[in-house]
Amino acid sequence: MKTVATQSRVNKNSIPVRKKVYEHMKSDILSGRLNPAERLTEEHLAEMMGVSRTPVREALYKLESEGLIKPLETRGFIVSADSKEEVEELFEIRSILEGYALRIISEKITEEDLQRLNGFIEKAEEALEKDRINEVFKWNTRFHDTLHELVSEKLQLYRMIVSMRKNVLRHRKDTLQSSDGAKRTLDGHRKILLALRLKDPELCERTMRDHIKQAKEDALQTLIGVYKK
Amino acid sequence: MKTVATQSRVNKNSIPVRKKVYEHMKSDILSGRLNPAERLTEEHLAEMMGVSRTPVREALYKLESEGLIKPLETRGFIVSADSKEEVEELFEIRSILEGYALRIISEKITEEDLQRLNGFIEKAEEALEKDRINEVFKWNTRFHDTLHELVSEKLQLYRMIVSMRKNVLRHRKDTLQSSDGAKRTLDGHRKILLALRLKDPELCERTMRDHIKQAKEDALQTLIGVYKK
DNA sequence: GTCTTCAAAATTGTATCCAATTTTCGAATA
DNA sequence: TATTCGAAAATTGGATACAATTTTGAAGAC
Repeated sequence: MKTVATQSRVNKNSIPVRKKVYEHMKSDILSGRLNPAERLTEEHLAEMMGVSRTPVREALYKLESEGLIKPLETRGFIVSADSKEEVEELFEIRSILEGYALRIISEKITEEDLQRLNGFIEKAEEALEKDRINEVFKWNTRFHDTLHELVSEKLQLYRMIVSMRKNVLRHRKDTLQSSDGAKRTLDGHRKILLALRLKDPELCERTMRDHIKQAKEDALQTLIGVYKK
Repeated sequence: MKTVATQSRVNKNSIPVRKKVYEHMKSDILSGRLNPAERLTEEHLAEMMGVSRTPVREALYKLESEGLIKPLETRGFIVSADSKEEVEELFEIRSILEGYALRIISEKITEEDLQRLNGFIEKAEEALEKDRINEVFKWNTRFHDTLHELVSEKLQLYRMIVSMRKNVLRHRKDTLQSSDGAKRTLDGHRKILLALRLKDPELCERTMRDHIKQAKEDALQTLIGVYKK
């Protein structure tokens, strides 16, 4: 177990180990592979992944700063279980930020952008008719991504939105599993597009807030099951 | 709040070096003691502070995640200079978050809270009459702090607001140096109090947004000098 | 049976070491 | 003089060593 270390030092693709560890753990957490009950200690993780504690620590600190794990009262960390309240608040903050973003967008959106957004909605509608829920999810994601790109010049706002969305991702997919939720989501997107067409900042902000609040309700609905057990 | 019920056997006296380094550097940056042009390297910093590179790295990563320093194209970091645009956006995001926060607050504020806020305004007014600008600053800060505490049960929103405000701090003081700006600020606070008294969520949100936008203008005014040179 | 006490085990924090990589800078060359 | 080349210096990433602290768990006291 000693000389093995030398070979792993030679890193040809030059992706830092710390980054790999971070990505690996994040993916485990978001996918649910890592259980919120589990205790995480530096040494254990390091051994698990065959690396030293140094990069593990750095990954842990980063995950903590993003709220994906929490320091334990004793030692070590645990995967933060989203309480119902936390999920609610996450959506609430998203509704504020993205609502404001849509206001900004409405002031500068072009006809071409509107066409593009419309395209995604139509694609999603088609997929919905064919009951391909996964595809609906894909197009809806595109819709939101496009909106986010349209505020990307507000760099800090953009970053906050993207980072919030990553955290919400695990709930989002569940929501759309039901074709009922998918229908509601699509409906929301249509309303958003309309508000954008009218170029009414006030309406845009309100519509987006409502949309995300609806998404919140859907997410909570699916969460009930999770917390019941 | 947090579970303060931690065991008394936990050793609180030993502050980690990494934390000290972090605090030290942050304070240097926010106070302007550390020049935005300067290049920061792990080793140099470590030597400066008489510690090893390990805690320095961890502090650097944290500072980076908070946007106070930026990785250099080459190696090392530099203190991020706030561009005019960045400052503007910082205030803009604050206006969104705090605007929403005031909306929330308006739904649950008590007569006692209103009295307290009113007290701070009066104190600030008195100080202003006596031309004690520093004191005005103090009472105005108290006013905002009190508002922030009133949303502290929305833990994540609260954290975001507090963290944004820390970054803005260095601009804020400059603003209030002019008794003109101080007067405008006080005026804004009075309007906020009024909106709260009326318990009108819509008005509250709008008023707070306007207030922070005003503060932004004042801050930019003082920044012009900085960027001219 | 419950409560102390204390030493071993686990865990973290920091320092140091070594390898890899990038930058710098001066000498050789056209 | 400008350019290129390469070796030394600077810097970072990661591993390991070690000390300090906390947790655990078991033996002994009551």
